[in-house]
Parts: sequence; structure tokens; C-alpha cells
Amino acid sequence: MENPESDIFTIPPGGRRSHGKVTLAEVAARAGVATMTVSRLLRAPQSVRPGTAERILLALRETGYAPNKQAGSLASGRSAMVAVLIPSVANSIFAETIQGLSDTLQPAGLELMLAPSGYSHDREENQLRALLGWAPAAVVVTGRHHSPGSIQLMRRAREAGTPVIEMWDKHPETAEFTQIGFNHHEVGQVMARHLLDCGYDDLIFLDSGVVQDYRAHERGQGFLQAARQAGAKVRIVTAASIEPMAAGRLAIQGMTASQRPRAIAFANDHLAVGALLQALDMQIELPQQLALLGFGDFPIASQLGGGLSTLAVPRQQIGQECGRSILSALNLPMPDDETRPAPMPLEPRLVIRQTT
Amino acid sequence: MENPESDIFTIPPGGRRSHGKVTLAEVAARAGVATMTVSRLLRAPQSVRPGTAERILLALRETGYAPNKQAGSLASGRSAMVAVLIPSVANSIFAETIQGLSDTLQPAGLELMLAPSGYSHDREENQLRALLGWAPAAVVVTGRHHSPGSIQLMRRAREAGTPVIEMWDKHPETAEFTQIGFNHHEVGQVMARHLLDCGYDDLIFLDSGVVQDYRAHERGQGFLQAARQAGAKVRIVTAASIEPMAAGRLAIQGMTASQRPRAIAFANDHLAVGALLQALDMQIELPQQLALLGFGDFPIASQLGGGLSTLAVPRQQIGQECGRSILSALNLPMPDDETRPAPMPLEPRLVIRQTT
DNA sequence: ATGAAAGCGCTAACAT
DNA sequence: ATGTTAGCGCTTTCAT
Repeated sequence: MENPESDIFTIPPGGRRSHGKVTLAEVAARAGVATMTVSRLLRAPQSVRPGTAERILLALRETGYAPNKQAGSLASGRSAMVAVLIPSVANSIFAETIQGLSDTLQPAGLELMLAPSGYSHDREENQLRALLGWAPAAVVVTGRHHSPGSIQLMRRAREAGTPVIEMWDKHPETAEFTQIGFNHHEVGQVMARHLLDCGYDDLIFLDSGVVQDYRAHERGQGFLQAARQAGAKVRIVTAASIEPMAAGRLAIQGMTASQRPRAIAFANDHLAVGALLQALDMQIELPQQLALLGFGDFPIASQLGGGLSTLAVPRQQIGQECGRSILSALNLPMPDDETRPAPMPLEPRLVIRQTT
Repeated sequence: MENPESDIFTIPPGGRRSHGKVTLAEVAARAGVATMTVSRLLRAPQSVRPGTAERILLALRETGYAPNKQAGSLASGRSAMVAVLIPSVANSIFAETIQGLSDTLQPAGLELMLAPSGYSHDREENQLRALLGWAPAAVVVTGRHHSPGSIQLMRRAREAGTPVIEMWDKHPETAEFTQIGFNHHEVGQVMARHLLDCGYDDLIFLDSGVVQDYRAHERGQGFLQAARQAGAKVRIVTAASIEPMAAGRLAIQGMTASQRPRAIAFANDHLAVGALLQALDMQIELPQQLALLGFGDFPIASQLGGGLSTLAVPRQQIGQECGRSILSALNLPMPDDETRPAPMPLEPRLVIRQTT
């Protein structure tokens, strides 16, 4: 390739800026039709006469044509990808949501672009700006709290006709975008009320050690409010370690029998599992001496001791609902509408096992 | 907008096919320069005179310009996104790898396109085909076994200059693409040898219930081979349930004391944790009556009982290494090269705790 | 049912 | 250092 001139005949049709891939034009030439006809066959097969279709199909197969989506998107102004912003992929909660989203979107040919924001609003804004440059078909962000810049970007996207969804939260009073999730403040209240109903009146909410996890904090606030309203003794403690199970253990370890509350609710099941294991190690009787209530219903919750009482959260379903919402906003066909006899409630469900 | 003619003056420069977004041309017009100058400023700022730069910067800010990446990619033939194919996002193993990959790629401005293949080769091929349509800057697939179609696609991509990486596996003898991971057969042997070294001579490998998880199967085969070579009694049992912890429990439950092996190795820690909990419930003494060896070193492994013996797998690091490999292949600057004093070994490490 | 022409918004290549 | 020209590969629009 040292002398480009000598390669003039090996350069594929399309000129020197071509990237060597099979294009519509080549397929069309081979089939003896115009590029438009090939394009049509690809997107609306019924508008091409069977005979023509056959020839094109053959050319398609012979060349191994693969459409260039950048070109398609540029020309049509649409792109078949959905931008998803989540705090962390590694967090199993979001991982399952993404799985649900992907499973729903895939059959419609929508690709997923993923950006973890690391729980940082700044990073989220940067990611959002970057992803919006791809003119995504839809945007899914996590939670309802964002930087002013992010909100402006989301507004603009929506005004340009792009569905924008806030997932994993719900606050209809102030909602500006479609929200698919539940109200964390209320869930915190539910957690407190359950413990109160069980007769515990000295409570702790062990909050996540991730400072920017405002959804956990909101559950804590709801918990605090409901407990106070009922006149119970209550306080919020923040997890001491980043590693949640270790943090859960530490929380129990740090309590002498005398200053131990009657019940502890947790920002998530990982914390609760740590606490449960520590309580077991310390031979604290559950729930007689100490009640534990988790959040999430992770697989391990049902396996430990007599089972951890917790809130089952529809992680995957939230993703599926986001997917459905997008497909419907985009007027795309839903996969298997029968899977959804009635709109499923996305609220967490109390799962009472042996620790409350 | 009913009468397009009357809106002729409100249509932004660019004609009726424009999508209403700010374009380079508008910014250029506003700054009184050619579009190329703006484009240059955006990608190689030092090649623009400071005075000019200032004017352009102002126009950029005033218009709130956001580049259209489809157009950029189409023109340049490059796209700043990396296609990643994994069996399942929900699997925490891969979730952490993705996190590592994303963390490494993000600073270089590379976006992630994610597609879960559900452990199916067919689905993988379809996803691969779809993602390749985006002309990704690099492709990362999971494992070294793929459909013939997938392999052909991967070859073509590589020939077109796109780095292709197979992660989570390593088999230098037959490797056709860059592999970042470890050899599962060998790891299975390591697991068997450890148990043999501990003096156990009646072994079981509890394999994953996911039939297409060939990496787990390979560990099983390695295990079998090493154990047989040593003359030990050994067999492979396949997990009965999809839910791994329940499957682990079931495995132990199904064994009466007489037919119980001396040691069990597991395809993953979830299975092992289930077995461990069941053994604890049944008051089986560990490791005296029964030794357990997991795989993965998931967070829960260190928390249960005296701690599960297992293999620590560098999940996140595999992602990071993939990221580095891509950046280097693309001649992009590495973030913080000091983070990597010496190339880290990606091999799983035995973590001996109380169950072997 | 099919085709021709004209872009989509950007960047490579080649001036100047 | 900056501008001009000519596409990238596709789809929209308008003819036929």
C-alpha cells in the first residue's frame, strides 16, 4: 500500500475515503437495482416485488453486507440505541435492572449504551452530554436528582422528541420526566411501621456508607419520620465501612447489649446480612433480642439462618417497565404483550421471614 | 408547522431535513470562520490561533453546540465506542468486569455498548452483527468459544483494524484473538490439587446448572483430570436448580452420610455458599467431615462460618486489562500508568479459609 | 414498484 | 493557521 496510485484498482468502489466495507451501493450494483430498492427491502420488504427481492437477497448474502448504522442514523436522524446512566454496574441491583431493560429492548433491535456515573452528579452530566451526541432513541437515567446541567440536557432531549426516563425513583408531585420506580421515603415509612407493628419501639436505620446514595438516605428519612410519629425511639447510623457486609458486622459488634436497639432496619440486604451473621456469631437471639429488616431481598437473604426479613424489590421488572415505556413511546411493537396481564406494581413488598 | 412554506424562516440553516440541533456550520458562521476551523479547535486546539479560538469558544458556548457523533464517525470511519458482549449483566462476575472496563475506557472518551448474549452462541452472533454496524473502536467478547459466524465477524473486524478481545479465557495454543483472562482447565486442576494436597481423595465437582457455561465445565474437566491422575475417586455432578444457592443446598441435602464425598469443589461461590449453609444446618463438621472449595471469592465467602475456602478471581481487573489493551491498541493515552507497576497476573488465587 | 437527486453533519485531503 | 472541496453510506423526497 506504499504507492496508492498503483492500488487504484483494488480500492473498492467508493473512493479513497472508503473504509473497505460492503456498502448498499455495491449490493445494489450486484443486484442491478438502485440503492433505494435495497434500502427498502431491508426496512419494508413488502414494498419490493418478490422477483426483485430475490435478486437483492442473493446479492446481500453474497456480499455479506452489514449496514452502517452511523450512516443510517445520520440520514434518518434516528438512532436505534438507548442511553442508560446508572450509578454503578457492579451493584447487583442495577445489574438486574439493566438485564431487564436489555431483554425488553433487544427484540426491538434497540442497542444499549451504558455509562456508570459512580454516584457522581458531575460525572453523570458529562456522560449524559457524551451519550446525547449519539442522538439516542431514548435516555434512561437513575433517580430524580441531577445537576442543573443534566436536567437541562434531559429537557432538551425530551423537547427533541427523545423519551427520557428516570428510573428507580418516584415522586409524582415534582416529576418532570417519566418516572419508573417507587418512592423511597414511603418505603422507609413502611419499614418503620412494620417494625413498630411487631412491637419494637427502639429503632435504628443503618444507612449506606455511600454518601451520594440519596435513595438510601430518603428511606432513612422516611423511616425516621414514621418512627418518630409513632413516638418510638429512633436514630440513623451510617455504615462505617465501604464493604457492606463488613459494615453490617461492625454495626452489631459496636453495640453492647445495653445500648442495643430492639430493631435495626438496613439500607440494603448486604448490610443486613453482615449484621445477621454477626448476631448469629454473638449468639444474639433473633428476633427476640434483636430484630433485623433488610432491603432488596437478595438471593442470600432467604438462605441465612431462618431467613432475613426484608423488602423484595422488583429490580429486573423496573428495567422491563422502562423498556416497555420506551417501546411504547417510540411506537414499537411490544414483545409478548401477554406477559403483562396487568401493570405490575413496582413497589417493594415486605417479605417477613425470621428476623422480625 | 402545518404549512412548511410559512415556516421557511424559522427552519434553522441546514434545510428541511435538518433535525433542529446546532451544527458546526452554525457555530462557524457565528464565529466567522470555516467549519473546519471549529472542527480543529474541538480536536486539536493547539492548531488554532488563540484569538480565533476565543471567538469560536464563545460561539460554541452561546449556541450550546453538541457534536453529532454519527456524523463524526461516518466521516472519519472511527467511532468512539467499544462493543462488549457478555453472557449476562446480572451475573456479578461480569458486572464487575464491565465496571473495570468502563472505568478504564471512560477517561479516554470511549463509550460502552453492551449486549448480553444470555449464554447463547446464536444470540451472541446476532448481537455481534448488530454492534459491528456501529463500527466500534474495539470489540470485547466473552470467552473463546463462538459460533462460526461470530468468528468470521470477529476476523473481519480485526482485519478492518478493530482490536478484538476475548476476555475471561486463555488458551494461547489456539488463540486467534487477544485473550485476557485465564485458563479454566488449569484452574480446575489447581482446585483438585489443592484438595488432594489437603489429603482428600474422594472428590466431587459441582458444576453450574447453566448448560452453556463452558468455562465452568472446563474447570470441571480440569478438576476431573487432575484428580484421576492422582488416583483419587472423583466425579462431576451438575447443579439441579437454576438458583445457585438453592442448588448448593440441594446437593448436600441429597447426600447421605455414607455416600458423601470427602470434598466438594464448586463451579462458583454461590453454589458453595448454599452447600456451606446446608452443611452448617446439618451440623456437618467442616472441613473434618466435608471440605468445600468455592470459586470466585464473592464478598459473602469471607463472611460465612469461618470463611469459605475459594479461588479469588480478578473480576474487575480483567475489565481493566481489557481497557488498557484497547487503549494501547488504539494508541490512546493510558490513565495513570503508575497504577500498573507490573502487569498483574490474571490467574485466580487460592484463598484458604476454614472449609478445606 | 422503482429510481434519481439531494442532503444528514461531519472530517480527510489538499490547497493557500 | 485557515479555507475549500469532496465525500463517508445511508435515507428522505420527489419523480416516474
